[in-house]
Amino acid sequence: MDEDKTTRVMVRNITDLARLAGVSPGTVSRALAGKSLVNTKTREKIEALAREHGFRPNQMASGLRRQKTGVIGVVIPLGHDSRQQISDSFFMTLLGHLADELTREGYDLMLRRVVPEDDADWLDRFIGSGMIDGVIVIGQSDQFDRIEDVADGYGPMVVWGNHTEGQRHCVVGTDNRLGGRLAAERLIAAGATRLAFLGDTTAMEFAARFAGAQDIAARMGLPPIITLPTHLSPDRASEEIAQHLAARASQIDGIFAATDTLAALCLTELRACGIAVPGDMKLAGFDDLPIARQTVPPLTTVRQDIAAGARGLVDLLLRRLAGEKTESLVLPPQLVVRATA
Amino acid sequence: MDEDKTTRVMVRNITDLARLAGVSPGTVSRALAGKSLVNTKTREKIEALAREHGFRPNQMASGLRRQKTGVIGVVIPLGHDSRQQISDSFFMTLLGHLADELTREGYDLMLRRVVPEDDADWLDRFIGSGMIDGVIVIGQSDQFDRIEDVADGYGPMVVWGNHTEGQRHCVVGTDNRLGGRLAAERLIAAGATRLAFLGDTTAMEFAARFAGAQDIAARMGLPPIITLPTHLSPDRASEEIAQHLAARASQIDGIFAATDTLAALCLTELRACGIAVPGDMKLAGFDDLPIARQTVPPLTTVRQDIAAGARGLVDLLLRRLAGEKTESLVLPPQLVVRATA
DNA sequence: ACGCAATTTGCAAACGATTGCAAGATTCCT
DNA sequence: AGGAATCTTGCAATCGTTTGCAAATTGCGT
Repeated sequence: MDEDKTTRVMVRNITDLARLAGVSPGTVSRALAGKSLVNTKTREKIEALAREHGFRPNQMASGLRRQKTGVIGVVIPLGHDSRQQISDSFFMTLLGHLADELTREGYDLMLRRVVPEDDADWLDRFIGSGMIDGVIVIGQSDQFDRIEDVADGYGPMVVWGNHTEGQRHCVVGTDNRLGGRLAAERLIAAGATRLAFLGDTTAMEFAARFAGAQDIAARMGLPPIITLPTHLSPDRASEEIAQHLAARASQIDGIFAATDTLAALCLTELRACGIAVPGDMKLAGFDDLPIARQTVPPLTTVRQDIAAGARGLVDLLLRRLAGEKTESLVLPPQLVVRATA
Repeated sequence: MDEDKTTRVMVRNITDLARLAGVSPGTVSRALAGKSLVNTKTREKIEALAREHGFRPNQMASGLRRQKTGVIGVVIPLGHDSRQQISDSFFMTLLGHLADELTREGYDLMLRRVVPEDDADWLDRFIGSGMIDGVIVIGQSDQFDRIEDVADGYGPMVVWGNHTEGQRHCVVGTDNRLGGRLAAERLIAAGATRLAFLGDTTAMEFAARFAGAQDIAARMGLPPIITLPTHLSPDRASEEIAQHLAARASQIDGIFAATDTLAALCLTELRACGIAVPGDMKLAGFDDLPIARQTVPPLTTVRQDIAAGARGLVDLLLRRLAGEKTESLVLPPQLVVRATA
């Protein structure tokens, strides 16, 4: 009955709880925040009451007063190639790791997908919303310039993407160019001499991978690598790959795919065309997603360390939140030789 | 110069802007909110100033005052099998679609992964934070009871998962039991008579799929389906599958995998054992993820309509936010016959 | 020119938590 | 016991926006 009476009272805010505990709101606030200024006994009493009534301080109010929200924004700009990009395995895995890392550091994660062409100031909007303490941008897409602009006036931002000499925003990413070199070297070592790059080279990361491969082709005195542009969504890509193969398969004996996902699709199409891998055609991918182990034959690829990437992003962001000025972080790719090259 | 002078002023809040515009904060608020109560000319002037200074009202403050945040929480409870579940293709694809749908409805998405066993009141914490207007729970994991408890006192919650007769929380999900029936029927039609279920049946969805398959086996007078429990993370699963096959392969001629991901791994292991699919062993998966088309041979599976699921989740949640009491939504699965059964 | 209705605006009190400052209560030392 | 030093607490302002109410302005008809 006594419990009944107390439980019946609705505790909506710190003031209600203060009344119950017979103290002032300020004391409750301090107690719940675990500050040392409050007497152990009162603190315990307050904590007990809070638990009993399932009360938790309102984060919005707290955020407003403290001018920090405990939330990090994660934004994925979708290029022209909007669709599917977010369900792309790579980004999703990265997102998963980010969620882990941020949680571990006590932050929440607010996810936003944006289509920059429909919404020019997507980045300022997010930052200016007052809802987030900092922002992680996943993928530069074709928004390099806008990101640069914002970086000048806003500190707590870190971007996953490609590092370009002299850029002003803090970026974390794999050394794509080096990765491209590794892939090309492997294809050539496996016997290929006429290479093609499968993927859309207008995306910065992909362009760098292509450039790396081209470095090697040139150094080896091989003919320039031809490009076979595709979209990223599986349905369109399959079709486009089939067309590319129909038109070009006879002119090449090695394919460097921008992504494992593309490589896997390509493998399927090659099989459909009756082209043997690695016999008639060498193939290399990029990312080392789980699927790379499961294709038949398993895929030779270039690994990106996604977990390290996520850790880097969060670590740099926290340092920037603390006011530090941080350099970009470029991670080394690693060649993983399996059976396709 | 005149522009210089104005641009130099930092506009941090609605009051600053009001001063610039020569009106009161209230008017600025109304103007920016697009209310009809404010004169068209003043509104335009205010909007112009806001644009010029890149000012946006603080969402925290607005949320506090209006008692709604415009944010929907999406929480993924990770079972004992913590790892990897979030990068599971299925959940990630669902998450992508959710992000789309919520954005379209003008909501932001706050993502939280939780490990219920480390943190008993994960759900109340999220709800009580004051940061979200409603919550979508992705997967019941082993938290059915806790979710039921919460559902009694909190309206705006919708859960992705399995529907159980008489449950009190609003759920959206595929009819797993029916899906299980479809898969078993197909395996049997393809010639299998001694079936196994690959996956952890303590997860509710999986248990229902298993039960469905068992329905059919019983009806057909076949021996009971044996279960081959596994974890979900690819590394552990591979190993476990290999062990299962070593021990049991000779006793069975058909496998119903709880997930396409597991089916694909299983296919790889079968190949390693030299067991022909579908010759010596029929195989069916569940989900119809992109990978199902890319395995060799391509996978027979049961499709879940993920996009429809996401739409359902958001639609029901919005209705509940509006105060409606909604029923659960059970989506029909669809058999997709490819080459493994 | 006057009165009444319809528009626009301003005022000030919320929303719920935090925190500098000062007052009140304890402790401790002599 | 007296007084200084240390702990605890309460007070009240503050974060930035929204909104009910009332005041001020405008428009309109006569």
